[in-house]
Amino acid sequence: MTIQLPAHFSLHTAINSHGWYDLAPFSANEGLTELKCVISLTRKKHALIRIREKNSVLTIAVENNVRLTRTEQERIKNSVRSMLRIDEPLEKFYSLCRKEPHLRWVPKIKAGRLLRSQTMFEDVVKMMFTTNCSWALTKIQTTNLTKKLGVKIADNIYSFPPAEVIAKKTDRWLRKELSCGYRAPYLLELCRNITNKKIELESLRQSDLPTEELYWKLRSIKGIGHYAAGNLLKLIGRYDYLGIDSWVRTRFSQLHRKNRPVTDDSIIEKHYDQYGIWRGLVCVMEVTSDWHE
DNA sequence: GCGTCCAGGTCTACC
DNA sequence: GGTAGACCTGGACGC
Repeated sequence: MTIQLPAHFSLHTAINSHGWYDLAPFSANEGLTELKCVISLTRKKHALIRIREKNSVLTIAVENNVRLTRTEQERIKNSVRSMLRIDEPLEKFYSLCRKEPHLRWVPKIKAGRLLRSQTMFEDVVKMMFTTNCSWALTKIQTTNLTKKLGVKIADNIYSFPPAEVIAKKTDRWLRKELSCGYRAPYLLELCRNITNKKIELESLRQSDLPTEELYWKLRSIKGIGHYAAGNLLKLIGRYDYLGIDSWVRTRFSQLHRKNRPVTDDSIIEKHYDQYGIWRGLVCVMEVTSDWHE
């Protein structure tokens, strides 16, 4: 399958946008020029795909033994468009960046498209797994979740399990098998609420609700606090919140305070206020700028 | 190899 | 509304 790319898109920059490419079922090659992932079509049917870019065309190769109908091929292409944020309108953001000397590199390398998972549910679970722990532990929890509850697709590659599968497990099992500790009851509550249709996450990506309402919807999920909700909003395409964590504080102090530590997040928030609805994305660009050098 | 300490966000109880 | 303490794990460190 192929996707004709718009001029403003770079696969490498999208993969390198944040750490998601490193979390199962995503994986990338060393140079971050190719992305592998599992697209779930039904509970039993999954496609392991490898995405490459050449001459403004995205090529999607299916690497497992699965027969796809034309409709399923279209679904895969639509999922890829959504995950890589190919259709995200960033023209106004790029205009803003061109006016700021220290941000001119952003449109030049076509940055600003933050990689997201096939589903909002997967993004919420992974974001929950980033809270209050090291990146190493985030990886362990995600790997364990796919390996122990997903479907095996190839050697060491598993699908991301749906909420209904996780909902059948116990708090104790999740703690032990996923190493997710006190996050287990939060994960379980989320999955059971989705299964019982008390929560519906997937429509949030297309929602017209004001950002603040979306923020509070995300905050109503146990385990999703101010940091996690702010970063999930970025994966919906809303950049009004910063999603400040210890790493953002460290990078901000390096970039703007000559390494003097930031003790009050309102200092960071005040700094990015000048960028209006794009402040969250400007913040991501600044703190990840050294990744793109 | 073992024990101790620390870092990392969120929730809850309390003021 | 603000704040202290608990939650759990992996990694660093000292012995």
